[in-house]
Amino acid sequence: MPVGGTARSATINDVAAAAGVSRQTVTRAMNDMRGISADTKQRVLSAARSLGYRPSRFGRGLVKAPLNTLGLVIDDLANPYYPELAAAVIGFAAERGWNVMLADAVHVRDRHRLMTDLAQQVDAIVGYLSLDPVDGSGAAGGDVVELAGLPVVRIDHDDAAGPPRFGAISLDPDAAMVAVAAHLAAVGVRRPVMLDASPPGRASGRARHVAVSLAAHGLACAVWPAGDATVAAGAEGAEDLIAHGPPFDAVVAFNDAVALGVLQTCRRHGVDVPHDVRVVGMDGLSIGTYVTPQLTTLAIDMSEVARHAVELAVGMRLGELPWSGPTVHRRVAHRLVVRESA
Amino acid sequence: MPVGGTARSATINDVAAAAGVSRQTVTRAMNDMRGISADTKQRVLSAARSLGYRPSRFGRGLVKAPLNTLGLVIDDLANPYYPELAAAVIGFAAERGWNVMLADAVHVRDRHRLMTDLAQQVDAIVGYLSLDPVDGSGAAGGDVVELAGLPVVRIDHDDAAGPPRFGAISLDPDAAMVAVAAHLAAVGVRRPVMLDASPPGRASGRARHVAVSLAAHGLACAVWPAGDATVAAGAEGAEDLIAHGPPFDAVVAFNDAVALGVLQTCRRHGVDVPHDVRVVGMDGLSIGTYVTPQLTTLAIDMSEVARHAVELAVGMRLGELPWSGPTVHRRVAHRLVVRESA
DNA sequence: TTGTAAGCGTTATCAG
DNA sequence: CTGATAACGCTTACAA
Repeated sequence: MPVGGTARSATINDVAAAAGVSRQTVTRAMNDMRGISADTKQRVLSAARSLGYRPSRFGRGLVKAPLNTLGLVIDDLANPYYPELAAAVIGFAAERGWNVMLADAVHVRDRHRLMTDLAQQVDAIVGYLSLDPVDGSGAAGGDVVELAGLPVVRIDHDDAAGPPRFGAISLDPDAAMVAVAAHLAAVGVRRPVMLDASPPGRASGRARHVAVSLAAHGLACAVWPAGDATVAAGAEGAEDLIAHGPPFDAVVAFNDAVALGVLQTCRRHGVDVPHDVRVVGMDGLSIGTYVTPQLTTLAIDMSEVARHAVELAVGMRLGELPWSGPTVHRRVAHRLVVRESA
Repeated sequence: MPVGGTARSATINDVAAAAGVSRQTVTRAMNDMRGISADTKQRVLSAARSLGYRPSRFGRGLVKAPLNTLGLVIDDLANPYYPELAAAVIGFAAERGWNVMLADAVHVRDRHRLMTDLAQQVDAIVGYLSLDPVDGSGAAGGDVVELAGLPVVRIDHDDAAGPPRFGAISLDPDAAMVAVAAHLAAVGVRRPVMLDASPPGRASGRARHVAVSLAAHGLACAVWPAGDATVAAGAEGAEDLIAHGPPFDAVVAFNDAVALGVLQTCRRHGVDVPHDVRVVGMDGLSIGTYVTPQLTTLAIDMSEVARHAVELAVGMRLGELPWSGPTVHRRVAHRLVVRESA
């Protein structure tokens, strides 16, 4: 067990020299290959050990079929949405013999650099991408090549932004929105509020969808801003809503995390859910079944999302799928899951 | 955007040939280096693009200072404990410019292979290790070298198993156990039960600790088995406990996930927590603050754990720290966090 | 059983 | 501005 600060780590040559054999013999010993005497093998192995030698993955990768690595970009592992996604992605990737390198963009100052770094280490990138892959016209600036040549699959692509120029999974809440609006109307909700995770004044697409669906039932839906899509923001947003907002008898939250925050605040204020206020989340996270009352939500099938994402990324990498176009654009629909909170 | 199944992906040589220049010129174009005319650069870049060329990370890694990668081994991302750990590890790793490759062992049949694969892709391994790193005496079988030469830091090392032969973080619940026993005794608990995550008949170390601490207050603590350390197992275990177990007025759960399951079951049976039954978890996960009642727990400072783990792994890799011994054995203590459930 | 030679894809160095 | 040459660490032929 080497201790000192060895400037350069030992190479196969060092081991060969130390053991008085050729590099080839070292390879044979290290990889349990045949064609080497037990004696030499021991000598080599012990030389390797005392030198702290480890085969370089780069040297090896250059020669052998490389193990594929998938880069998964997410926004914040502390948001329960992403672990569920990551777990599913890792599972499907493992099925195909791919490893997963996880990049959490939450506290990253230089997101551009994060992507560039990741792009150099992986064979395909999947996840919540804010950066666009470089376009075909590399002409203009001396802009980094970054994602060029890398299969990219964007999860939660916004169809309103036009067709994706890469692989994409679109999440489609429309049908579920219609269903939840009908549900809320049916149970007698009169003054619904959308607690949106967005800067004040700029309603998210989700918020607009909710408002439209509710309008179809003659319900006007106020949109109230919460800082971001976290439990804490949801709790604060609900506090603010109670203090300064319009009266309401239902809250449709931007996502389950925000809804959890709403539940916390309601409890703190003695507001009974669902009797006084109905609460609906979005995502369908398992955490929603752990709380009281259990969270009614617009659920997305995370396993389905992950399956598509891995399938596309791997297919693109293997040259079996094009790198853009309708073939690599999948859609996963939300569905209303009525539990206790609404 | 290449579509067809290119058998072999383009190399720098292909691009050089296609553009009618030398490899060096290709390098200059790809890396935005100076010493190349704008004209040539464009020609090279467009050749690269049309060939779908991407520099090999292996060829590059062989030559440049490699980006370091940390392997993080966890048991199940669906268990809320691990995302919190992973988030913290990724954060600290990022601070030092390390990437993190995440290996979830949950549904892996061949765990040995998982480790071997991972070991070949990373520069250090951290996490929940069930496999022992190969010992110094590589003598015996033709056993794989696997972890040999790799810095390894085991999280949650069981001190009872003797001093670790690698880096280790020991989690030390002793003081918190004493505190929780005192707390339960003080609030009048008479018949506590430990809901253990272990096969029937084999109590975990945690269970024994709990029993001993409680005994100091004259309280006999039954140990009841739950399948594993998940919410579902906790819920089922509690069902079973209610149906077939001894009467009880407090449940100390193996961890927060199990405790969440207990809370679910209590609610389902109309058992009031904490009035009828006190519930205590272990881990201090943030999810414990989202539920009703908020979970009293023996919390571990995950950030502290992650900080130590990354610090040790990086230090060992850099040769600044030994690969075993007391220097690389850290201890993090639990502390009792009294919230609402007990 | 062992060693020699060649090549994997990239970049640094040094000439031109 | 451009290109030849060497080197990085490893493995797969093939030869001894």
